[in-house]
Amino acid sequence: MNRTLIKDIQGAGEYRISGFVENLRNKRTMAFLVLRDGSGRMQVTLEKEKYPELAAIVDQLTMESCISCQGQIVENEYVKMGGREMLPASIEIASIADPMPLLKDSSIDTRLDYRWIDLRSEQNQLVFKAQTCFLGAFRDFLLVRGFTEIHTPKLIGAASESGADVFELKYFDRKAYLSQSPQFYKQMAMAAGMERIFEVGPVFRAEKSHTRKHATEFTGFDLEFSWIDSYEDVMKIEEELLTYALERVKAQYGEEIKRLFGIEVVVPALPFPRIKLADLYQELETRYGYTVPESEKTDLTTEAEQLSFKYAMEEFGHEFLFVVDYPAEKRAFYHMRKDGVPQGYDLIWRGVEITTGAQREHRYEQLKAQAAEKGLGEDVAFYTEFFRYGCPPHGGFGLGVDRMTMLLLDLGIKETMFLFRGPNRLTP
RNA sequence: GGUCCGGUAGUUCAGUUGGUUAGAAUGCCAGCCUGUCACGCUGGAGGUCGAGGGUUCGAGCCCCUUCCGGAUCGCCA
Repeated sequence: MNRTLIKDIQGAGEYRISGFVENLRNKRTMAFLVLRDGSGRMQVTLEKEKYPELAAIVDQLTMESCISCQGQIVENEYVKMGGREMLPASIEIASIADPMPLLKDSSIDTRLDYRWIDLRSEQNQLVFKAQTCFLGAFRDFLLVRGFTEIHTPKLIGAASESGADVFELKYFDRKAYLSQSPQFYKQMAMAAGMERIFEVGPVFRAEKSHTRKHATEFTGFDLEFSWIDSYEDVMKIEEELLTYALERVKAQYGEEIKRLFGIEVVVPALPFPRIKLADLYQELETRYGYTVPESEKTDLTTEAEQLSFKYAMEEFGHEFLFVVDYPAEKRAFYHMRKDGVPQGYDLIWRGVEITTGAQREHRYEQLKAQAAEKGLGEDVAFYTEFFRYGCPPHGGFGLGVDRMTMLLLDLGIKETMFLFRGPNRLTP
């Protein structure tokens, strides 16, 4: 008999279900076990004296063992969990589990040591279902608009942007690096006439950051498209993309997210509010008395990010905020500048930066000059070559997928990632 | 990398002023238990107190070094 997912069981009848033993109440004459599969839970009830051969099997079971049970599903008001139970005719053991090394409230570090067990919880399963839905919506949105998905190399011969914070590794008899961003290659796709591309892939950062939002390896969502008039076009597609995806996530998992995480999924209104960096600091000062030295107003401090959420909610009733007009010295050399102002933005969601985007400098001479200004002549020579043989105006953004999911569910990055990688964590 | 806090049974934690044999809960093992549902009851096993050094008659507790973690800042997505 074929296995049925617990959520697909319709009324009474004979079924076969398979999963983990979530709970075991093995008494003298009765045994109750709770079987959990990816879709739900079912109590399996056994009268031991009536079925001694099944009782012998149940006596071997331990918590979290894997079994299949076949038998009648019956309605029974005694059962608090769902009002129904299975009366098994057969029980097969697939795998006996050792005692669990974890408690539900074990520390995150211990849970990461045994991540494959930790991930069994309903909450953790939902993290990845919600993220899949999010990214699936991204894909659907972009495919309809003529975007092509690409996969750029993660093994690279030269440090991609600054030379700092990349992982170096042995590549036969020379050095290679792990890519810290697909930036240069997605721009190469523009020079290749691909016009509209996106990528979902790993990103590596050799930064010893110990915060709830940093990892040394994470998943980046990157997008780049040609023939734009301004970075406004980039912001526009991003806000539409996020709104579309959040609509889908809310429709599909809004209820479950509220039940398991206590978080309301909010579909944002269009367009997202925008503010210049200098104006934002002004607002934070007049509204909340928050002030930093002039020299630090070239970028958002963590506290300013958090306050910017408060500001966006109070002023616009919005969780997102585009911050524009950063000073050139704080932005990458490849951002296009107009009157010296970088044509780019950061997107802050719930007080955390999730995106940097910009119109890129596509003019060869101008790009070379801006690279030289940052002292990046030879390092980026292979990249500036992309712009010598014709390249349309273009722009795009990069978004941290894990960070996005983290903000959606109000978690730390360690709980959001399938397997976290940080300065002190390389296993399992 | 900076600052603050922490590391004690498998796990989550308590441990007084430095003083005899380091406790609880949960998990585990054994026994009991006729419908449990966080089942219940009785008993038992389980500890190099993160590691190394120091002070002291005596250190889980005080000091130094180091590793690991948490919070936070910087850097970023």
